[in-house]
Amino acid sequence: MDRASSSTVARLSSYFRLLGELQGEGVETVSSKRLAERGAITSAQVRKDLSRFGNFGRRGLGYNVHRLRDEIGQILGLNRVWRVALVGAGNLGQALFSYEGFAKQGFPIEAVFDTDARKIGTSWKGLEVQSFANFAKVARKKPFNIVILAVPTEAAQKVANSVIAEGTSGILNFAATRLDVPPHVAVREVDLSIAMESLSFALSQ
Amino acid sequence: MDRASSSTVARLSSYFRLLGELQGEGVETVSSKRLAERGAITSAQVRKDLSRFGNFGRRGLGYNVHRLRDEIGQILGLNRVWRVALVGAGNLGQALFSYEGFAKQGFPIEAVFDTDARKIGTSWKGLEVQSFANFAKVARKKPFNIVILAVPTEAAQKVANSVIAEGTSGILNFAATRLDVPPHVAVREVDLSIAMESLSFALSQ
DNA sequence: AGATGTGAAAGTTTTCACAGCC
DNA sequence: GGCTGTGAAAACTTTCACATCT
Repeated sequence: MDRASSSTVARLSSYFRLLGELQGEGVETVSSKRLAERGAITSAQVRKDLSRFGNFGRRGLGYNVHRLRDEIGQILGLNRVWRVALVGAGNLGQALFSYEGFAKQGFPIEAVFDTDARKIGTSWKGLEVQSFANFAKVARKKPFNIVILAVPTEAAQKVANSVIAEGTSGILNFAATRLDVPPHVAVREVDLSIAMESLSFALSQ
Repeated sequence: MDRASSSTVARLSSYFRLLGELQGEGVETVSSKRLAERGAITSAQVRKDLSRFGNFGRRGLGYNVHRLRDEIGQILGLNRVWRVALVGAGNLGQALFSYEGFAKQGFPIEAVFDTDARKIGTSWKGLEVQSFANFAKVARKKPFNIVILAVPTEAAQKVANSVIAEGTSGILNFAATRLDVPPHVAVREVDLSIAMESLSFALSQ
């Protein structure tokens, strides 16, 4: 199977969420048409996305909600636990930590690191902010698969290099800079500047 | 000119940022090659992106940093002030407010709204959190061009409808749901679930 | 009849490659 | 020689449309 495009993966995420809702409502079967409605895409798109990974549906009937959700969970790697650390305890980091979305989604933040002496040692919901100097020691025991980077732009690349050296291979980057990483490392940028400027652009048209 | 794709606009944002840095370093001229390096794209891509909006370069020489930055600023609509409101004063909203990126970038948050009585009336850096019931009244004096939506998923569509009715035509949506909006309204989703799951997917491969 | 799975077609985005200007 | 601007080619993504199965 050749590599799935990032749009395909983003849509799988949406299907996964919608399937969870349907499951909660007790719906047992769903058609590609129904799955498509919510995301403003075509049913053919849904079927193409899914058929890339297997034949999950039944002709004439549709997809079994429970089974399809499980399959997509498998595909997205949500069946295992990922160790997640947050680096950067500034405003944004604090926000991301107190925002409970990550934990709810199954990615609880297990450790928080910063270099600012005023933050180190403070306790966040029972979790102590540690010196980033400790990162290697902690990670050596059990590497962090994913690091959420909420450090200033200038520091981002250096921090990324360090965490990658300690076994991290996924980075969620909130710094407004493109990280240069080895090929085995996956980076997803959350660039609020780009989002805001693209709104500004749209409003100017 | 036909509509620029969202990837083109995202790249313009990146060029704009890089040009700002170069300007700070006193660099006067830049080639498409140099502009491309940072974003890990090709120089042809840079030239295509720019040439869609005009002939800003000089053959044999490159682009004037100052002029190009101005031009891109114009294109992105950064030459005017946009009125921005934040709706949702929960963890994420608070985080977004204290994160100073928006203000630095020229999109200062002018008002904060929530429906939670415990939050209404509290003061954030001298700005009082208002009842969302006031939104219409405040917006009628001077509409908010852009609303940052940091409300729970269930509330997102309803709030979006209200702010659109009061003249907002740009929404930065942090809720994990696709908003249904009229065609003149631009929405940008910041979906942290998708970002995280796409990392999980990449790590599973 | 109803809905999937999928080749083929259409549409979109990126890259190539080179004429044209400095 | 160096670098832009741009048509043409290549690559990629989405949609169509229909054979196939329940």
